[in-house]
Amino acid sequence: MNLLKFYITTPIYYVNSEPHIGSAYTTIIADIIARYKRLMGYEVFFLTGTDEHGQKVYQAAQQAGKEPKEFCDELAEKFKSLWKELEITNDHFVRTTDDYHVRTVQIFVEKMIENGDVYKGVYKGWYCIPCETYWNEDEVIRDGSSVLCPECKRPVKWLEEENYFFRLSKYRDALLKHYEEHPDFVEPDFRKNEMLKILEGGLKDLSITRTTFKWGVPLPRDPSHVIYVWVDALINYVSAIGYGWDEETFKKWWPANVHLIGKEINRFHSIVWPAMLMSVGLPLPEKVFAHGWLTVNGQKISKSLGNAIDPRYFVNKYGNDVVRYYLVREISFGKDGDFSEEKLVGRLNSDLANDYGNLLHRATAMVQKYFNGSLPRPSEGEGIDNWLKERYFQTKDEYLKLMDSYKLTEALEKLWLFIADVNKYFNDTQPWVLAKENKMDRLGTVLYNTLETILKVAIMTSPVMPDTSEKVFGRLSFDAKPSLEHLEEWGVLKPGSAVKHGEPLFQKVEVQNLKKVVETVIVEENTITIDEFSKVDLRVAKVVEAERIPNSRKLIRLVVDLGSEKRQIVAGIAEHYTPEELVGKNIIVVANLKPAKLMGYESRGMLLAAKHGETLRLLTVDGDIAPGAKIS
RNA sequence: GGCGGCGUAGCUCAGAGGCCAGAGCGGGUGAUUCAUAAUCACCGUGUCGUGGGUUCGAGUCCCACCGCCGCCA
Repeated sequence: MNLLKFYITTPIYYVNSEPHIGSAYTTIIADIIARYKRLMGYEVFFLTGTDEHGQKVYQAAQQAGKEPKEFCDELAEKFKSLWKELEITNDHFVRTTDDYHVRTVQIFVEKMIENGDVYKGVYKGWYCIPCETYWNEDEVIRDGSSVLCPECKRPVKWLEEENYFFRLSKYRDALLKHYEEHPDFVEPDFRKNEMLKILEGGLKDLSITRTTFKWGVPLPRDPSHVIYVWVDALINYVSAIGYGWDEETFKKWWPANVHLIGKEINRFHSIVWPAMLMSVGLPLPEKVFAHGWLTVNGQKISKSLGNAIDPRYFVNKYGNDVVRYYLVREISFGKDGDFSEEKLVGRLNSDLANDYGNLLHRATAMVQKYFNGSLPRPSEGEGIDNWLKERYFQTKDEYLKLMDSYKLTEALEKLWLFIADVNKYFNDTQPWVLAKENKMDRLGTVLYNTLETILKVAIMTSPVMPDTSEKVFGRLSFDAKPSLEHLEEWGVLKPGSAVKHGEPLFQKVEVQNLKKVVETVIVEENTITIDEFSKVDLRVAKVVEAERIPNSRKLIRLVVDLGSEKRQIVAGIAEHYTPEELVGKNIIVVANLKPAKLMGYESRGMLLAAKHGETLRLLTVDGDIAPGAKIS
């Protein structure tokens, strides 16, 4: 195994919705770790991608009126382009619909079967037909004698389906042993403890195929079965690096050094995936790191809200580096945290603009003024210079140690304590007084030392703020590829090289100007956006036929003209309107409502009516307009 | 319901039996003027969630309770 290789992964993101700040967070953190390892001299493979199979994706595609593959192509593109905008340096982007992945999944699962870890059994559980979702006994809602779907609240059906099962239970002891021998296998430790509890409680075998839908990887020996999305998805970590199709590359990178994940998928990564690897005889990843969740301005990221908060909003406004710095610095890595624009601006103003940016600014200004923009040569140092150097080497050691153990927040904290010390050094040596007294030699030494420390800071922060570090390197005419060696030695900057004084690195933002913005970002839970509203396709429809549905007290079957087509709609208005009254009326219907069956009649749409007590009146338009006219 | 975690300064959090309980941010005062009104120094008695208990001594250990959260069922 090449000791200097580093393989890091993010989860592959499920494409039933667009990327939000949560997926961006995971990916940015992974990018920071990847960049850090490259800086340390590792050869890095950084993998991310999309998870595209499964019934939910299929449904989402249907709702969007698209073929699943076409739908996935579009969403995968959205993820790719967001990562590009965020300057994510992933080495590959895996999609579970990629051919090599599909083949690898089949090879992997076949191997599990060959090794005797899969058997045919009967899956028993509740199934919600409209939602196409399976629910466990503990998930369904019991309302008297009826059993309801927790999502749509409609009755669920008891289902017994023949499936293939993975003998997960068989690996309990081996997993426990692995946890014991590798105490850092799962981090943070409280997440590990949760996993240990599950293991100690015993494992149930896992159903790994489905027969109720087709959008997935078929099981080669029994193609009526499609492989369960989670099994399919987890295999991306080996398919992307060649398992089953490029053994050499695969051997180079596997096992992964870290799977970076969100806490909600810990069980799959820390129990199911390791067991699958054991089953096919592969070594386990070195570490699974489960980070926490973000709230945004104190609110949970729900699907609707999450989409409202596009990470691009903040990046466009403040720049990548500021957002990245904020995420690492403010949200203690591993725990839950809140993404608040106000706090981001606080960090930008105080840490970045005042402490860091201004330090560079004041130092380069003096080199410009007193040394004509040419870096002075330092001479023999004094006590305070040695103190500065000592503080630097101490900080560097702490920083490396913390970064190596994924304590990103603390690493930055230490770095900023050091920046405060550099400011103190600058203050205490009073270079402006030295200039007045014409002590140019001493002045040169102070400025050199200050800029040398800024270079170190720029190198150490380059994984987090790559663009800013590039700017600093430019100002200091440092054109080497930054590396660990540049951190280990003092005196990297070459006297005589050009020092450029320019615009401040970071522009401060007034907090007063922020209020409005924060308000626009917060979406009240009981309000909807214009986008959400526009999803509802409201149309004017002319009723062309109407009749009562036999044996129903309330229902009337209508045929309405929508301009481009005629449709059947079933409505519960028989107690308020007679069929004769209805024919010829221009009514308002929801044209893109999911079709439903009422008393055996399909209804493709819903008409709108106002109801008050016992009175019900249909909505109609003021005056005449063509059937099918869109309402907005 | 079971197991676990958390509750400490206005905010974010650190501290895990023992001198006056800490840091950063915000706020205040002073110094300074090279710099983006920036930097540096100084300034915090806060029921350490509540009530009991153990101990010479408890944010720090034990028990109960309240509130929030996580995992599992």
